[in-house]
Amino acid sequence: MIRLLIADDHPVVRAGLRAVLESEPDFAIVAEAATAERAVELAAEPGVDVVLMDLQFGPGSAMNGARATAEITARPGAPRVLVVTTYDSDADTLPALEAGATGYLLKDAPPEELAQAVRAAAAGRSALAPSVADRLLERMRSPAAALSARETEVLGLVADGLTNQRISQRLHLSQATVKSHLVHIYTKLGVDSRTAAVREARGRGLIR
Amino acid sequence: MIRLLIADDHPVVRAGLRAVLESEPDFAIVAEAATAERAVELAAEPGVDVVLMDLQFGPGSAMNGARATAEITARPGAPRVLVVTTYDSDADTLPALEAGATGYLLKDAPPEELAQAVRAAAAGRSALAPSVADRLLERMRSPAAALSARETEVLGLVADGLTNQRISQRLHLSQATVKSHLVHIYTKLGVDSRTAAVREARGRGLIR
DNA sequence: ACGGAGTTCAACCTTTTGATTGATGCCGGG
DNA sequence: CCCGGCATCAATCAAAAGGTTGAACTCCGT
Repeated sequence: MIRLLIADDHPVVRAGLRAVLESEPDFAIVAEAATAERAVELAAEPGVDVVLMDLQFGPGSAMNGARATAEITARPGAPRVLVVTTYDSDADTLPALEAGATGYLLKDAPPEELAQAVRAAAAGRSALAPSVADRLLERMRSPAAALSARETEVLGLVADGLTNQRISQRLHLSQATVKSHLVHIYTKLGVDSRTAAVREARGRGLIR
Repeated sequence: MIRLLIADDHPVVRAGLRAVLESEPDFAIVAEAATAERAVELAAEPGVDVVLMDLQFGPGSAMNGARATAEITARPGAPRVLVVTTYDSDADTLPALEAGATGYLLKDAPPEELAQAVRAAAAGRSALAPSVADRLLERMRSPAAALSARETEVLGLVADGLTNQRISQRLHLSQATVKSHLVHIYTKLGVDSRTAAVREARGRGLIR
């Protein structure tokens, strides 16, 4: 019997996961959490094998699913954490996996796939949605798609609508440096303007 | 007895709505649809009082929820359509309401609120989520926040990273006209650059 | 220790964008 | 019927952004 904790802020999604997974004879939902903080609390108690963790917990929440995942998996004897989220983007998946998630699934997956992923997680095997696995492999092959931390920071401010001058002031740089970063960003993303760079980075999930 | 049709591409969400609403004694879920096309078909048959309609049907779908809503409500004796979506934005809500939706709800609403909205819709009364209703009233008070159709079109291409020249070619305009539209957009949104305009419009839900 | 990548900056030039002013025609409400 | 908003375009100027070249520094791994 695999004991499950469902962590999601949407009541409808919690009910849906419960309904889908309760029909499996070897699953038992032992707890539900509507906030990330509550999920961390409940995961600390014994009697939980797998945590189904959402990443987005509404704008009013201080802790997100990735943080909660890190806190849960940091403890000895912790349950496995399976991230189940709506939309996939690199900006979400990589932090979640680095935080110690055993798997990553999309909510639009068919019920059988969910159940199989839970069993894999309970057995300690990793379970990744096909689209996520594809992009991880793609990432391995072409390292060109990765922006440096500084470049991501600059691009984030560009996405907020700041001019190069404002960005240079905000980061205590010269405009020349900001331009230099942008040129590198453009070549890496294969675009030639700031708005196109923002769009491309959004599409690839490099920024949110 | 209120007979319901659930239209959503996510199996988990369908199961969740079913679980939440089936517990109400006066509700009966008579059908489910995983695509917008199927929802239109099923809504045409008699025996459906209220359609719970999602707006996003995945990238592989030709018809979205707003189109489906329009087709359903266009027929005589059509059931009421209640839009139930994940995130709310003006770019989604207004087309949906214009298409004839009786109400607009968010999936993170508590179950009782969902049930009450369904009863309101069945009785012909409109049911709007508080945040949606707030913004509709806000819209009435300050008409400054509304972009014209052409302006929205231009801004959409700006958000796609196109230059003014490319936009003018795409829309068969002169660059002067594109600039003119942008100036109007900037004043309406209170910004002074294209990237800031895109960000602001995204935040207000004027574009997706 | 060497090379590569990242970060920082400079100078110069071209293109794009934004700001301003002004003009025309269309359409719908008071 | 006239006014205002919308859409269209022109011309001009200043500012911002983009492209190029070159260079110095740090850090990291081989």
